[in-house]
Amino acid sequence: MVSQTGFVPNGMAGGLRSSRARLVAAVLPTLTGPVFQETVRSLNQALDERGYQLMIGQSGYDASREDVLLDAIIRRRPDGIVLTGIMHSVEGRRQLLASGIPVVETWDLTPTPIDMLVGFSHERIGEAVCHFLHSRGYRHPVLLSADDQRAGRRAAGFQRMARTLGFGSDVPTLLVPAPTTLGAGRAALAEVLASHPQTDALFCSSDMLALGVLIEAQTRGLAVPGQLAVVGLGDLDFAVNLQPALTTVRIDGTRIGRTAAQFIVDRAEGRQVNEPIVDIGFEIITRASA
Amino acid sequence: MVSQTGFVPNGMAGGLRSSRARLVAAVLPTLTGPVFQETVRSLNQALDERGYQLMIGQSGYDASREDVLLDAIIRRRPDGIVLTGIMHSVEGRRQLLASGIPVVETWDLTPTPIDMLVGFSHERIGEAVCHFLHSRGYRHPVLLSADDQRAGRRAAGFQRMARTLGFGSDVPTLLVPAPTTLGAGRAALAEVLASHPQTDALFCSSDMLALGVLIEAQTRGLAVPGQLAVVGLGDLDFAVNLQPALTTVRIDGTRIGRTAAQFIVDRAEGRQVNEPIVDIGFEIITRASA
DNA sequence: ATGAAAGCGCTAACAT
DNA sequence: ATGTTAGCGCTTTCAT
Repeated sequence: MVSQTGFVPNGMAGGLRSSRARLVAAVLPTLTGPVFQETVRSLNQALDERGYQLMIGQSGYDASREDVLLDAIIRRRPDGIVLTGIMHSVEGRRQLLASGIPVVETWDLTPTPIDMLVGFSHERIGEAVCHFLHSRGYRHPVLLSADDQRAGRRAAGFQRMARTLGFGSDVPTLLVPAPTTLGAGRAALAEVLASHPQTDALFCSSDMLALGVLIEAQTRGLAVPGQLAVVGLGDLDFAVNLQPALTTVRIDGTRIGRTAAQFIVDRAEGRQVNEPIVDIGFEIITRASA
Repeated sequence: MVSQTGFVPNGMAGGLRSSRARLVAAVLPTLTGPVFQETVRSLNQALDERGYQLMIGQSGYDASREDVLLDAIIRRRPDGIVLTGIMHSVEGRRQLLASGIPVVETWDLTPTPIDMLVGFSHERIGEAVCHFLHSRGYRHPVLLSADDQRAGRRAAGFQRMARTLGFGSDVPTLLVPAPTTLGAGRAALAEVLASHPQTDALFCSSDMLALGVLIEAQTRGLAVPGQLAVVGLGDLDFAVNLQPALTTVRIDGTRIGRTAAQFIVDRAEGRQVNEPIVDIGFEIITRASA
């Protein structure tokens, strides 16, 4: 009869004894920026439904801080660790492997995952968007690429497809600092128009960036897609409601979060994960802007 | 000689023994929506710098689920709990009080906080925005209000000031479901124009909603602020970059997070918090849209 | 079935 | 200064 007396059991004691913390850690590059929100939300929800809690850590862009963060996480002996992006640091991989904690890398693909993986190919997104723009008749695309590794690989995929399809020369690329913002999109379009006036299509690293481009285009009286086609990335909830509606690359962030939660809970509860590497793919959502 | 052997101490054991989890829990109404992002980011950063980690819980809009969440949080014996919004549930208050864990309520004011408080007055925001619009000569404002309590109090403050200033009648109010979205803003403007064609100013519950209004206005060829003034809330990073730049209510989310972290760490480390109730105020940022 | 006892891995108090 | 020990509050195991 432990009820009504206000007694709440001590989870640390229970976790220590049973070595089941009922806690999952997620490592995000940044808490700002809406890109991973859907993933975090669905991860949190799926874990919550199963009685686990989510702890978040922000890795930032500094690799040395990442090791400190990993240490703090491993200390708590979570039942699993979800990484957004793949772990590149050798020391980080070693720590994670040595800890024996189930790890899910997400939002990317690699032939050498630490443990489990739920992602998609950034190269193939770049290729697909390039092919899409080419098939629509655009011949002078420019890339607005965030300065992170995944965006870089999308840009590389785009370039490769551009060569295959016989575009005249290399596709001009403008790097914007991650996390991308609406303001950066506006500034970037201004710069592109100045340096590459014949540009007829823009592939933006994020929907937010694309929104900035749309606003700058509108301000300048530039018709979209008539004079400039715009493609975003993410299919955030606002994309469909922009004017013109934004053509973008849809990534099922909800599925990433849900699957990662499932994998970790399965492992935590002693079940084997049969297919621990999942490519969830992507989809180009064709709307009015390109 | 514990180094290089890959040894990582068990934080649960340490936490159990020392009753210092070095963990802080934050309760958010929703992880989607950019409104609390700045607060969470700065909270996480400030805690991180002091060696604490952040655990997040999503309360959603269901009060019964909130009690379950609180239970799960209290189990872990965090060093502090940060609530976004004030705790209304009597049972929740009881649980929190009984746990003895330092609590910081945020983003609101109340004469009866559970423990500590870092917020601002929603009523006064409503009053201030109403006064601002009136002083600029607008006489037919409409409120686009989210259907949550804080937005409701802003709306009430606006109404009260409208009566004081002698507006003709009650200010029409359109309720949109929280969390607010760009699409909801577009739809809401359409509805307002149909039902209240003489409207000359709109106070939106969030910058995202305001952005939707701006886009719908642009689509309809409605001049902002010439034919319709628009005021947002939040001063999110994109507000200054909109076309026209958005007049909005700035709330220093960073300061809220930082202060809450400071309060909790002070308490956790045995220091007394001298002024545990802080009104951080707000500021109307006048730009082009109103 | 029910109850008693051991012990998870630390930290803090105590004894040298 | 250094080493030793007790015990945080549970869960699990073992004995009844």
